[in-house]
Amino acid sequence: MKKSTATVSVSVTEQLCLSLLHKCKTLKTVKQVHAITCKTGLDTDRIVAGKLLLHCAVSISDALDYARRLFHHFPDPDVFMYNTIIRGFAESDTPRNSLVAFVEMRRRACVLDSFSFAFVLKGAANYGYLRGGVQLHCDAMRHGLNTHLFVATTLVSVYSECGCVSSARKVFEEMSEPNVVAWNAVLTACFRCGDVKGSEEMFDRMPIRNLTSWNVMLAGYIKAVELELAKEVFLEMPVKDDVSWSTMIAGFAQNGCFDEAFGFFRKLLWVGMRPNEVSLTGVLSACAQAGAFEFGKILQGFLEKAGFLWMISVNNALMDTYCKCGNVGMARLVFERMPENKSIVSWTTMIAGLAMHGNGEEAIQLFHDMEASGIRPDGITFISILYACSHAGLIEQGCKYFSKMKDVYGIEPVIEHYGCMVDLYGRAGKLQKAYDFVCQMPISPTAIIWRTLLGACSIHGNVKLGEKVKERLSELEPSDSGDHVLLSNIYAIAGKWKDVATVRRSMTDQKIKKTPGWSMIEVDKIMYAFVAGGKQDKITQEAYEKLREIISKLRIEGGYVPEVGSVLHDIEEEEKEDSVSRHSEKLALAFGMARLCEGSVIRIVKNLRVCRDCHAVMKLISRVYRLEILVRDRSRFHSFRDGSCSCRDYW
DNA sequence: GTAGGGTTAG
Repeated sequence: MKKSTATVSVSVTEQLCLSLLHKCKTLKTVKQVHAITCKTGLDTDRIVAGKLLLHCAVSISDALDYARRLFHHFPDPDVFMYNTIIRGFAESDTPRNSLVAFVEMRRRACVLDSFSFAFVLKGAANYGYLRGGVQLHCDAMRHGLNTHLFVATTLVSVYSECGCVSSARKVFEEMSEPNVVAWNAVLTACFRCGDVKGSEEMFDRMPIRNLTSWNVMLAGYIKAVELELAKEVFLEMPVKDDVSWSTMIAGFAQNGCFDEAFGFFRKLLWVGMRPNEVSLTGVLSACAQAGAFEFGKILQGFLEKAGFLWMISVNNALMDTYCKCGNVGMARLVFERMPENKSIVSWTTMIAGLAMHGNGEEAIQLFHDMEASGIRPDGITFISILYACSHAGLIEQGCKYFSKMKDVYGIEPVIEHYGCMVDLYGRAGKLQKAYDFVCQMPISPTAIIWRTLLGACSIHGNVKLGEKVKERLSELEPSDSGDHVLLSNIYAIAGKWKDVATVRRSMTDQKIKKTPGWSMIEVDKIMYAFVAGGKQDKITQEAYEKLREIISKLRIEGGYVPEVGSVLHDIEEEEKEDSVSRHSEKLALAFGMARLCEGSVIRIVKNLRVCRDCHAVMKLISRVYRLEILVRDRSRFHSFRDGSCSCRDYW
């Protein structure tokens, strides 16, 4: 009698612990439940210990290390516990550990089941360890588990993640009764390896399709930049869920089709669908790239009202939008008002935002705040902080962080970090130092590295080094139009018109076309795009008319003389003037001045770097017209006020 | 008591 009461009371406690555990969202609360299990002796109960382990290893973030300790503490882990720890490691940033645990499991002669193989295969894929994956495949065969539906499906995706589409398809073709999930896996496998035709064939062959199959097609076409085909599938699919909509919004935004991304978002609301994290970050990303500030503000209002601001990722995307739309102050407000659990992305976004606006000191302060708050910076954080240093001319600080990254945090620099260092020295005019740095890099410099240095040669007018660097670039990417333009600019600034002509000729001979410059401006929440010397529509006419009026006022009141150094052609002076006067950023600016009401800040986004003459014109306009102009170019922000620019003529 | 396929911000 006494014994049975005890059994009942243990099972009640067990139930209680399990239900408590289910509610735990943080490591702290899980630890409290763990303490209860220890006190009640339930810590040796397989079911409770297993669930505790599962919760730490899979459900809660940053609790994997605790899971590892729990696992090692248990004297005789069973197959469930092994599977759980393998799964936890497989999905972590140390997937190699899942293979270690698997080997240990085999050594201890624990029974392997389909779960063990499915999880450890995922670990091998995430570790990028194809050979290990193949070994595990053989091992699964020995256990007769390779044809198990779940294991085989995992094998299909593992092989495709490793780029082996033929192996993936082979595993699939050998499956006796593939279900819709297996079919979807093989569709994804074909797309992942760039085999669009293969996916289409598979899709036609499928005996049944559910919603996910259609979504796979959408995502696949978008990845292959077959946007029209994606649209066709989207129209054709019988049912659309939030993933379908988010795929379209994020996909079109990623491919620079902002208008369409906005359009899909509006339509999503129109059909009564509730946006999710992905569609929201997608539409915000479109705003960020397009520089659509007013639309961004409207979205923030919507996010507040509809209760989306508890999502960290949405806040991060909103911050990025404000930074890229030129309002770093509003980004900072979002950052300060964010929920407690800011992520590494939140900190890095804010640091990068301050950096692109030239607020180097503030970015450095924030980096220290981040360290103090216990968040460990990663490689991308260091790219942002190095970028902050180079754009604010903080050379010593930049060098300090470059060393700190390696010495304190053990992060090995990658090509982007080296690029920042070249920019740091190059922008500051330490061109020889930058060149020596490139020559001493432990990894071979890419075209981007040399291009950074060529840009610096152009800023500082160093013809000799510029020529040397261009030679390196010609070996790596001989037909890049930007490089030719940069070299031509270097010659033009030095007045070497003959050399300019040679560059121009070589461009014509090699059929290299200059990337057309475009600029965008937002007026009444509509984005208007202008192209240099573009078609003569009504909008462009209006911009030209206003521009002529502005230039003549600048000549009289501002003493404006056009700077034609950056004109590629050795043409007559008058023609050169005409050529710079057609630059897209000037047209966008003139249009903004014609349309926007007085006192508004003019925000322009340009795809290339601002030219010297446009930069000078904007400085003058900001003084003569008492206007604030904000330009985002390919490299940074320029904030023009009272005749000067925040970049201190340094870009 | 655990899985496999589709969308995400720096």
